[in-house]
Amino acid sequence: MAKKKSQEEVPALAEREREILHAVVNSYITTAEPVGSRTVVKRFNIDLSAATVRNVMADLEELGYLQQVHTSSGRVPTDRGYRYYVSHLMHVQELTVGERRRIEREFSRKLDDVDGLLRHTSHLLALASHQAGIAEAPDASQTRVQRFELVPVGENRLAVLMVDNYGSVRSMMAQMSTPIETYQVEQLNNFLNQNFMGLEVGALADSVRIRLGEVLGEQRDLAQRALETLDLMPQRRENRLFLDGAVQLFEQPEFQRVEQAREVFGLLEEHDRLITLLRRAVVDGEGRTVFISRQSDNLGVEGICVVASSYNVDGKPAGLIGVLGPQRMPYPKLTALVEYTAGLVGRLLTKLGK
Amino acid sequence: MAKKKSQEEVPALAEREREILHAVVNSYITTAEPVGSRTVVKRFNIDLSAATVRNVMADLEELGYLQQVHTSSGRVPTDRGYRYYVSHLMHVQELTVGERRRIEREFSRKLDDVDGLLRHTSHLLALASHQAGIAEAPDASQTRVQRFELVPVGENRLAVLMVDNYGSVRSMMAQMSTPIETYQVEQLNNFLNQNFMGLEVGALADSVRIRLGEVLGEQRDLAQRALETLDLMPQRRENRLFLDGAVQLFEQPEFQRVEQAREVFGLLEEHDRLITLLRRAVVDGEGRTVFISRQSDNLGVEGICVVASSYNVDGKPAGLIGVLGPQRMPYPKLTALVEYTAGLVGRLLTKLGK
DNA sequence: GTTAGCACTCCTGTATAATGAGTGCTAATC
DNA sequence: GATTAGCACTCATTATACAGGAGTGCTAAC
Repeated sequence: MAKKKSQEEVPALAEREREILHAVVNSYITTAEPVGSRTVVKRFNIDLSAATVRNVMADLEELGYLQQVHTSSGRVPTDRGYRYYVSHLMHVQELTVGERRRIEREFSRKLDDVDGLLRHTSHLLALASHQAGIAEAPDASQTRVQRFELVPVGENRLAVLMVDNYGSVRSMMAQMSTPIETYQVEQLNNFLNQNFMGLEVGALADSVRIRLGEVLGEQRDLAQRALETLDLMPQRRENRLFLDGAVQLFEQPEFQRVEQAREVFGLLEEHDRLITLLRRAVVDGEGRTVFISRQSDNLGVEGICVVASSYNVDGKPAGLIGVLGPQRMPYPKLTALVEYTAGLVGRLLTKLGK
Repeated sequence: MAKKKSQEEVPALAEREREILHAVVNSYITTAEPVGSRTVVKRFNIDLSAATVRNVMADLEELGYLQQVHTSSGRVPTDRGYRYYVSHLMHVQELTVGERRRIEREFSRKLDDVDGLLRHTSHLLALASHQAGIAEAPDASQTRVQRFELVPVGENRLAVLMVDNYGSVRSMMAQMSTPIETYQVEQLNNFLNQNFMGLEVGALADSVRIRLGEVLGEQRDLAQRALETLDLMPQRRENRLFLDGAVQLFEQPEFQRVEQAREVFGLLEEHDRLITLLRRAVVDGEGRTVFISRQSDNLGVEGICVVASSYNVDGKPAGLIGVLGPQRMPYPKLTALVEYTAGLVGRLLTKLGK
């Protein structure tokens, strides 16, 4: 509600306009029905006549905040209307003590491994929001190498395992052109652990390239393979993204049209695109909880929106969690939910990462 | 077409009835429209009048193979009709040489790791069938322990890694009540590898229980944890099921109803139920490619069907692959596709598993 | 500047009729 | 006796018309 200067070049809205825009968005968010002037005065006991409200709404339409689905229907927020609402009008609705307690309790038994924690996070977000819940694994730049293990498998294949500081495992197979001697494997294994333990996973590829000269002499083949392998290692996390509760989206009226549902599920299947979307959402804002709905940003899928927040590990942003649903979402509640959960996840992960 | 005795107590159908049932199912499978008598004589140039066909169709309805969606509509196969079609009428439509080549080529570069192979399998099945593609990881009974690695993480947590004979990794965290000494870890690690290498993963839990007495003396806590951990290990495979192409189901007319789509996607989200379904499908049949559509077997989701086949590793059935879609599927083609792919996957996995 | 009033728009729902695909039945035909 | 042509009938689908209602824009009065 504070009258802060907006960062976009937005024509300043009069208090009454703001109030009515607020009412329209609120109403639409709960009912999913176009809202008319009468509804506004009744449901939000505004001390004006319907006719006046009509005039204001006509102004808001001209300014691009509202939109009529057809002449003589009620109005619906536009993209821009939503953005204004989220950044200038809505009050984040703090979670109640009970809700916080419940969330914390839900997390209390999930302290073991990162994947479980994140899987659980997405599940919880989905459950609490009735939207699709998303949780991303900590970024490679916030993850360190704990240990390498090389395990020969079969004739001439080598399983390369890497445990990170959270205890998560990345693994991949390296196909060798010739069988490998045990002593060679041990030597390389030691080399890797001595040189790269504690190193940021994201920086691994470059570091390997630099230090590899040291073993290149005798064991050209092995070293070469190792290089190729470790280059790819950072992306070899089994599950980079955890997703839950997508089915719930079918309940939302905006996804009753099969076409729309199809697009959304198509997006949810492609984790790479989904990550891009999340990232874009957070880059957009000040780093904390943000949301996205600019048409151009939706990667081709219209009518969806993401409420996301980055969680911090050791004080630095390490990954994203959030929910995805229709543009018409209960932002005040969801924002609080996502932020609070992000805080919690951050603390837990910080603890897990030593 | 062979007149083999059916295993169910099916009233024997006369040749003409069989022919017409065949035509009806075929037509319905391609058009998704109820098929009338005229359509049958026209599209399948049967040398009978529409009226005669009508009579036969009425008989087939009475016998429970066909069904009218309403009086005076065309007929649609029933559950039973589909089953009869699949087991007695359809001719498996062999893949063309070109199709086989393409599939083999698709697999030629994916020889490294099991997960990649299976992921690719589900992708390929989805692509070729226009349905959802499914691939299950090799069963624990067909998988052997290759190596254990224990990696301390943080203060008092222990990452337990297990590489199997395919090079796949299972991992989990064990939370210790007190910090662990390095020598203890090494000792346990050696113990595990010396005793359990080569053991069937499925039999791990029992074996561990028996031999654990040997180290129980000094290191009660560690041993106890190990037991609990290894008990769970077989199920700790990151991805037990690979799924792809579910979005394509939206194209099928039977999933235009959001209710139906919702149910299917609900099922696809729950991998456990999905595995049950696949298993049931294969238990139903003679072990090779089978399909399922008995209403009672669908786990509550009506109108879906699975074409699945188990792949063999070292001659023994090790896992399932298949496609899931509406009952109205091009079985002759899909059966061939799934069987051929299963054969291929089996050979590749046999090679991978040493 | 605000509001009451009114004509107008357009979605929604219901009723009615026309269309057409497909059936079941009967009588004629092979 | 099996097959078929013919015909009346059923029922989903589509089009059309019409009434009702929510909501608007505009104007004139407050």
